[in-house]
Amino acid sequence: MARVTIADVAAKARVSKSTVSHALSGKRSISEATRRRIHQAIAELGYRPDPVAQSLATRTRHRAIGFVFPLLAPEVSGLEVRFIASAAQVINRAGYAFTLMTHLDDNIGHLEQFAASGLAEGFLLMQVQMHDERVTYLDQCGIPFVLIGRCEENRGLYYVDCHIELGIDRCVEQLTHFGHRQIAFLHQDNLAMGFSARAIRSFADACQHRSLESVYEPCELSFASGEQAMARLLDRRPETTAIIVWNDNAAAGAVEAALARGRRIPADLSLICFNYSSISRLGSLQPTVLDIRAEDVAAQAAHMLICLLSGEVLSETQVLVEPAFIEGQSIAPCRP
Amino acid sequence: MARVTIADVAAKARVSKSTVSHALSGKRSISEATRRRIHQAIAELGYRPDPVAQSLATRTRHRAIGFVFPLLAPEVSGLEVRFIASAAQVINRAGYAFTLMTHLDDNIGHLEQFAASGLAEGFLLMQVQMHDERVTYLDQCGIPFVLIGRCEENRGLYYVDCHIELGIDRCVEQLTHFGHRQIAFLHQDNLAMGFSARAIRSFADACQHRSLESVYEPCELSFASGEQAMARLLDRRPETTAIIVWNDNAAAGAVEAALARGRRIPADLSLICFNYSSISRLGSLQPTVLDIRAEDVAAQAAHMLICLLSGEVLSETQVLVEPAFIEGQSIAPCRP
DNA sequence: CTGAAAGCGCTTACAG
DNA sequence: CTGAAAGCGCTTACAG
Repeated sequence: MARVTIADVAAKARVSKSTVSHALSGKRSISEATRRRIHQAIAELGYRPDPVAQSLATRTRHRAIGFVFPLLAPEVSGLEVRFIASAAQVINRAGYAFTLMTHLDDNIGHLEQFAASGLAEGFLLMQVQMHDERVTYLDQCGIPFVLIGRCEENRGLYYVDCHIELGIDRCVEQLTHFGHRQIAFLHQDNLAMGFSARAIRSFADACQHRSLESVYEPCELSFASGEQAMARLLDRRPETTAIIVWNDNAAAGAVEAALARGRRIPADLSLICFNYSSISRLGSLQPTVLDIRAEDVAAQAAHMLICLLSGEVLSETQVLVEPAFIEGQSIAPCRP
Repeated sequence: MARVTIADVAAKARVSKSTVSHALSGKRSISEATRRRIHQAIAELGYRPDPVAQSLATRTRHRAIGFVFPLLAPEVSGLEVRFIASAAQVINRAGYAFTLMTHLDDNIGHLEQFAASGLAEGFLLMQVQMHDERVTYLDQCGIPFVLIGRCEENRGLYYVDCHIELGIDRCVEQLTHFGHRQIAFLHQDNLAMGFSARAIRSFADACQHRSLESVYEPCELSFASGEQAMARLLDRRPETTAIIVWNDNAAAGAVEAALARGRRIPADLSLICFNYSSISRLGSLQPTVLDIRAEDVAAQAAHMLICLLSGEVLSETQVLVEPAFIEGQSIAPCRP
């Protein structure tokens, strides 16, 4: 069953194609009788105009932006939605479609296929790696894209990222201000990932700058991992008085493990959490949070790409959004 | 600056359009010299083939599925991602693009515009209302769609939904089995929404069936609302020994309010939570959860739509997925 | 009020 | 190895 075209309708209604077209668009007046015959024919044939042909003829392209989101972790959290929803809104409001590409592997094939189809005019990239294949690929295709994150080398790239260096420093500053000298970082252990790598480096810098030892404990993003990491840390470094934890799930686990070992929070142990999805407390505690401002980051990246696509001049091509330090109840002065 | 076309390239390289086309597709052999001239011209002009024209000429349509997701609540949770990520994966694997339409209002204009553009061959609808404009609209356009949810009247519709009736009954059954007779429901108060309306109705049925009084307390989906709702409930109905709470955020708040009034969980108060995003505990408690199986629901809906689009025969057009009751630590036998 | 024709930017038999 | 031409399914001046 071949596609039914405007020609079929025209033939059946015994009019010309132009008349059918105008009957549909209403761009010129049509006699009542003709209109009826046309609509009858359309109904009988089940005709629906081909949008591809329409857009070719009218030279209007329906614009779409691709959002490339590899699902690296098996479990997604509320944090991801903050990025997605924010970017999607900016993009939809600007009259673009928002096309989400999710996949479990980091295979670049999906992107190549999609980019080649031309369905998206530009891309937003999440989970940016220090050395990211996607960047190389899109660059050589000449397809516009903006990173939500940063690579190792960013010359000529467009990005919006969280200024995690500043954020981590702010956390360490706050903790040392409270007298803590034994601070540990329960971090995601993925040096290939730009965000991870920078966070880890920032913590080292922030500690060194204050002549503190930087203690690390790698940690997955789940409750159970946070629990285990905290247990390991307290075995290894019982002198620890403050921790910075990668995300809310892990933080909840860490709190649990700390309590199980008789450490009260914040009396015995201060805790700052980042990558917070803002949907839960830590038990009865309002946690002290370093908010990475996912909405701002995503919205700005989307906006930058839209400007890029419409040929507007960009005042900035590389933007760092300073994370927000949100006061809570999970840190306190260090007890002597 | 008009679009640079294949004709421009052909002229510049002093060959015909067919040769340029073949140089690009590699579908026939081309002399090295010609190829070089063509690629040079392409590079100089910055030519990129128009995918719209390509797809018209080749009669291949790039297939996309639209995911219509009104953001009714200002804050999104991890639950949403479970639907989105799951549907996106099924859709991407089937070779379709996944187009996410998010908007804050429930204006049907976005959908109309997008549907008319023909960019999506079919739609998946979230946040289904009892009487849903989108259904009426897509129906009369003849555009295939599958509901993730149900309307009031579902004749002729395709849907996959959580069998919330069974789920709520299971919760009440479990609680009465533990001897509870004073059960309250902290629920989202939105009767227009199919899921809400059915959940509320199911609770009434489940209670009536067991000659229990059904107590309701409306509640938004945030921590603060859960806290307030719980406080109101305990004022109004101090005899309550068990609650079912709409989502994890509200549950966390409810726990907080209960503890603040000296009710231990589960010793003094049993709690079952549904719409759980599976990313947090309730403080130190592993909550007892009615899991709505978002991933299964979304994946099945996506699969159904794909079958629909490819003209496959569907064994079922209306599917209810039974929620999973996950044992936890937040319910206990009722104390005399 | 209506039709014949050109054109959107490609691809692909058909010839040579 | 290469070109001229037809065609994909529409829209839209141009005529009448």
